[in-house]
Amino acid sequence: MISLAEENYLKAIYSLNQIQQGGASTNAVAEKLDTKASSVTDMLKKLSEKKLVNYTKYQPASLTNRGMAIAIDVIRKHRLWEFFLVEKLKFKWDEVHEIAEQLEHIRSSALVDRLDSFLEYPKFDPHGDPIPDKEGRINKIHDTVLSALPIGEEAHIVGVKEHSNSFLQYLDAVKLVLGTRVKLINRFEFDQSAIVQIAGKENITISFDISKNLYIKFI
Amino acid sequence: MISLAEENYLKAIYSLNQIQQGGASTNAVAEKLDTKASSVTDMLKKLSEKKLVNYTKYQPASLTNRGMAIAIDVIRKHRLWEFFLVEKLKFKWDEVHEIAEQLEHIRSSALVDRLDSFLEYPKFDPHGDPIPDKEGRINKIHDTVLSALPIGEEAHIVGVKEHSNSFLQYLDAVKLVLGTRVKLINRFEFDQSAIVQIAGKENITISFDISKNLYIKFI
DNA sequence: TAAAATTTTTAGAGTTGCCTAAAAATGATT
DNA sequence: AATCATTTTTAGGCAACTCTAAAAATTTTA
Repeated sequence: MISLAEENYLKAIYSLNQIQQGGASTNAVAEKLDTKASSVTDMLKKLSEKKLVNYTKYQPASLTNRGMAIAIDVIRKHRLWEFFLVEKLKFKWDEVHEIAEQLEHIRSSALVDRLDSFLEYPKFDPHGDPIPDKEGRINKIHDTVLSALPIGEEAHIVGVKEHSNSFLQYLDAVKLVLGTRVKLINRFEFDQSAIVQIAGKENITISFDISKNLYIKFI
Repeated sequence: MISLAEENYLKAIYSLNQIQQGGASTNAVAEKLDTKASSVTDMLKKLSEKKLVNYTKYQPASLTNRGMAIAIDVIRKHRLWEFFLVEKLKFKWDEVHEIAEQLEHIRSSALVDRLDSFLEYPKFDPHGDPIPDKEGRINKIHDTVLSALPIGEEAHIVGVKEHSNSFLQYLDAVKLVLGTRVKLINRFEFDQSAIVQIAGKENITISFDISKNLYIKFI
């Protein structure tokens, strides 16, 4: 039996190993879960005994196959619930994370299966993150960002790399939401800020920080 | 902040005070929550300090207004989720209790409001139990049971008093589901078993134990 | 109404998951 | 390579919730 706390640790270790930068060090996990390093050490020992993580003292942790399967299952539930909240209950994309953090821990495989079917097997959540299927297969995450779009080229916004509410709210305000078509008008060498045309209409200037956190797909 | 365990105690005390028989004694609560009497005593003290239950040693507990409001809120969530599971996800009425026991603890009033709206403000859950509204107003529970239906009279099944899976599965098997029209053909004095006509069609014999656990509404 | 049976409470302890403070190991710097 | 800074672990403890065993109160029964 996996506790709620354990599930959160597995999820944190998973996501820290997805992004580059050093993997799931004790401190990184502590920061991600807003807890103390000593608590993380305790839990890593426990998860290691349970054969859910690979852990040797003073080394970053990684997931075993069993741990990976559980983490992916939790992520599947999180993203399906997010999709439900936005598509069916009409929440905005910056309102769903916290609620999905709770819903992802509901234990019932029948529930997840039926939810998946009710939602007609969505492939991506409201932030563009891929939803793992029943067998844990997961589409590769998008890897091209808007900051890599050459001048004059067009693309669609397909995901966000940063999930903070303030970022999502900014995107809403400037209409840079998922599915939007963008064209790169110009980019300034000085600070890598860029002028983009949104949906064939108005031009806006966005900072490098914005454009490097938006996943795109070339048209 | 109310913990999950506290919510379960409040719900148990609420339901024990709804039915007759002695109210929420320490042992009754312990049995309901499948725990030990000593644990209940501890928790009653704690809830009493938090002014959520009225408790004096060696006496059955009851809910304060605040405790009542919380209990009703949890029940509202439970029944809304049950409705969702049956109506939208196509679960059967004997499959939803355990899942709703988990979902009822999700904390987000926005979620409950939007779920309620998505479901179009249902008044009764899949077992015929009334769903409290946002303000905690709750329809009176049905009070007439099939065992009180006079011979020759007709009624609709509107709820179940007993919620065990085996009972619900029995009802499915003999088609005594919610909304079914029944006519009382005969009742035997010996054991109070009865012959009922189901939906104007076949007659079946049901025991007293069945008929006293089915709520009806006269036609 | 006194003894017996039952219910309830108290006392002490275990588990999980977290904390602080201090010690130990690692890594960076000169 | 020795010192300094950072990271990680250890040690000891706390809060929530549970348990068992024993004591105390209440209720039942004779």
